[in-house]
Amino acid sequence: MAAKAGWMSKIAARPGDTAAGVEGHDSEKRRQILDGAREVFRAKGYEGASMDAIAKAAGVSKGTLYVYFTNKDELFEQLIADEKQELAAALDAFQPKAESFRENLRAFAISFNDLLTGESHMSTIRMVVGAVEKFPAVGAIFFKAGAERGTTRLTEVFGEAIADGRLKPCDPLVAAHHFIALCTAEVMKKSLFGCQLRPTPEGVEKIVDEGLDVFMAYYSVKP
Amino acid sequence: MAAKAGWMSKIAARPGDTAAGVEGHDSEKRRQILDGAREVFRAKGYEGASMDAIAKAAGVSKGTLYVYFTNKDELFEQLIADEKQELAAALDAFQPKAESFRENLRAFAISFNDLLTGESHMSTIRMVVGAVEKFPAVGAIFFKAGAERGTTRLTEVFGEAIADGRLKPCDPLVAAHHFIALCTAEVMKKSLFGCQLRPTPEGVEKIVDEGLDVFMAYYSVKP
Amino acid sequence: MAAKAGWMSKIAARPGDTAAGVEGHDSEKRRQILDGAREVFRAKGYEGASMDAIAKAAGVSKGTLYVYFTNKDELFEQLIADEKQELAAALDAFQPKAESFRENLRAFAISFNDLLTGESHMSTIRMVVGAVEKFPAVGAIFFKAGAERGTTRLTEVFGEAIADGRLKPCDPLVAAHHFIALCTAEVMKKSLFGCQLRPTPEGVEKIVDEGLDVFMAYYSVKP
Amino acid sequence: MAAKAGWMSKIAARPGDTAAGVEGHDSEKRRQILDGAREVFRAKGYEGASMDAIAKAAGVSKGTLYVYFTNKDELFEQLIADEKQELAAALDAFQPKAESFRENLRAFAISFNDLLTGESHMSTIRMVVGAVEKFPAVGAIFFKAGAERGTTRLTEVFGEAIADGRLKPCDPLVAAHHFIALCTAEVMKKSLFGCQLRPTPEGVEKIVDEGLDVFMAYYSVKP
DNA sequence: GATGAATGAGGGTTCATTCAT
DNA sequence: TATGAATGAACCCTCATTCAT
Repeated sequence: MAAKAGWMSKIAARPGDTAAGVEGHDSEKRRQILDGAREVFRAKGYEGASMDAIAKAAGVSKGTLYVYFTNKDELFEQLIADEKQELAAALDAFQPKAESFRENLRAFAISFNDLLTGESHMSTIRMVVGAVEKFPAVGAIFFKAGAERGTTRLTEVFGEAIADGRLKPCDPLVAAHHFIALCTAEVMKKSLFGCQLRPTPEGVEKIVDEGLDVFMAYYSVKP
Repeated sequence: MAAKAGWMSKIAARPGDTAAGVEGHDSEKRRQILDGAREVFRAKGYEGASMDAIAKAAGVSKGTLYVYFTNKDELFEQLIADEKQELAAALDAFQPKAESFRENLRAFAISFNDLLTGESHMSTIRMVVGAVEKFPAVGAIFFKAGAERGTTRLTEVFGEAIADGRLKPCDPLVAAHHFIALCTAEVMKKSLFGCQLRPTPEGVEKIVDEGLDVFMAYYSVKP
Repeated sequence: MAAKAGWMSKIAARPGDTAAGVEGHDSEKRRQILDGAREVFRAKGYEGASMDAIAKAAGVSKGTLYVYFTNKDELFEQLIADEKQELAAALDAFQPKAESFRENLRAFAISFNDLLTGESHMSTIRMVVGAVEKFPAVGAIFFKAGAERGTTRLTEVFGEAIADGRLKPCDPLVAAHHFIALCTAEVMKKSLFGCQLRPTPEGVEKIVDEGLDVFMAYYSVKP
Repeated sequence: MAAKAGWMSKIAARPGDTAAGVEGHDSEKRRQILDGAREVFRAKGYEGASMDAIAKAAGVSKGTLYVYFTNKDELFEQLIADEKQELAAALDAFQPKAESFRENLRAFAISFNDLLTGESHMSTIRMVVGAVEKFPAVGAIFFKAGAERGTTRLTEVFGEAIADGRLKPCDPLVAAHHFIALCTAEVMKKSLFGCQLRPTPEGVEKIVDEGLDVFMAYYSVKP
């Protein structure tokens, strides 16, 4: 149906977001370094990470770091840009298949939770948040790639759903915020503070279902 | 009325949580050092802060730092404990005065938003989040003092409200999560990533009102 | 005689040039560091000297260097200021005792040559000259303390000699330049380029005598 | 006349001093590198210059540097040899045309001053002097090519002048030293320490004329 | 208790040099 | 021949921590 096609078209990968780095050579070594940097920055944060440790983790000499990146700041920023790409790609990769609207939302919410609370993503988030004071731009970049991108896509979906009559008339952006808040906030918060290693699949499903109940009670079209 | 008294009794400050730390002297100098440390740790994070900078900010000599705290780690942990106390106290200080249940919730949500998104609290949060990987305990400590404490208090309030028949029968903890998510998640997220200096009072009110609409649609007792 | 007294009064140490450093503490350690720095900077030049080597030569830890001096540049500049003081003091310390005017000039010239071509002074000069491009001020500072100061003093002496009728009427500054050039230029040049370890006393005397012949032929009063 | 021919024959360029270095290929690239090296070594001194900067200034890759020169030391030494050639050539290029002996000396002195105090020559001198401690040979090499060569040529000229009866009997080498000292020492000294960008032509002429007066008073043949 | 001088390990960065291409 | 990627030692400087006063 048109509705489903619309949903999927929003979900499909966006062109123009090439995986390759912005400014040129995306060589093997460069990737190797970024991988090492990711590992160390995630574990230690920006300030805690030493170029020595990064070189070691990347399996290259310290000098080589400076062949590919001007300095620590730039390495960090490039890593963020890289992470941003991957996050956006992961978001876009989601393809809902279920029949009902609620089922699709449910699948999306579960997927979203999985993505967000993966330990790898959480430590990236912590790394970014811990660096916001020194790199204000980095916070915004990451926010746009993650939370905002997810919200934007949901907004489009909700806009169509409203047009289709599957959702009651409302501001689709507000609806998107509410949906995400209800289904992910709790898990995110705990993970952010490292209070739980990872929620169980059942735990996530329960949270999502409860959130959807509240969401639907307000936003679905009443008979 | 009984209902209002019940609400207020939950809200009132808890005795036994003295401002002074459990484990030690709380002299003038000690406070002075913690104040300096707070300032620097907030601005630079754990790793970025130097004992030198802290000594300067505190107006004491570097040696004095080590008279009151064993080392940097301990100073940081004591500061977190201190911040925790203040956060809890601030939370407890809130006293709702409005007549209707919804008005009280609204006032609480607005207050909560103000508290959370104050730049001083936000930079503390960022500092804590950035240090979670190195100080796992610190994240949990802070989470319990902040988000969880707020949730717990709301849960009690909602429990009574359910008993009173002002809220429909449900798990009051889940309701508390939903309430907080709907009313604070969006603002928190943006602030966390440094994407907005501070939401305007009107912006906060709008968000709270919209959240309350959704919350009430599901949780309030239908006629 | 008045003439001799005049000469000596010019030669006497100038007040106002306190030996102590400009900005305060001239502690034992500070001196120790400057001594180490002098040794290394002289031997290796500004760029060639490493703070590590200086610390070692001074017998202190690297960190201590930075307690007393902000950075390498400042340490270098302070050393230059220090050297300048010593050079000026050495210049001022000269006390001529001979009877005749020519004998006094001769003694001064020999003394001046000794001072200038001492290996310690020569390597300071080379160090300064080698750093002029990076520290333009340093060259001027040193020039004023050394060559110019010597010239100025001679100029005063010559001024009096002209008034006394022991020198023919002329520009005393030009005479001073000529005197210094005739008596020191050759030795200086060779030493500057490291072409001779040190001229022999006899060699110096010969050069001075020959220079004085030329000088006197033009500047002395003809009968 | 014979006298003039004699002077000029001394002045004329010496054959056998080919511009090309004795020991090796003088390809385009090699020259390119030396040019880049000259620029950087002059500006930064031996220690301050980096092979990276030299490669950039020369417009070749860093690796190429090591194809033509074994290492930094050798590159520096070759550059000195090169500079030496150019300095000697410049000295030899001078061709006096004036009639009188004094006029010729005057022209030579002015020319010599111009050559010596050109900023390009001065920074070479500073570079050499700054490197004497590390490269003792370099100082001597340069001294021989510059000051000594000039002195030697003058000595020959003065020897003939003595034979011709235009100069009084004396040691022509001493006379040459005195001449050069009187006419160039002051300007050189100031330039060496970077105390003046460049003397004005009038200033130089004044100094030369004053120096010549003194020189002639002693060395010219009295009537 | 309070200080500030002193330390040496480790921070980010640059360097001369090598080597596969 | 000419390159530029790669290296690890050494650079200047900062750090958390100690200790005599």
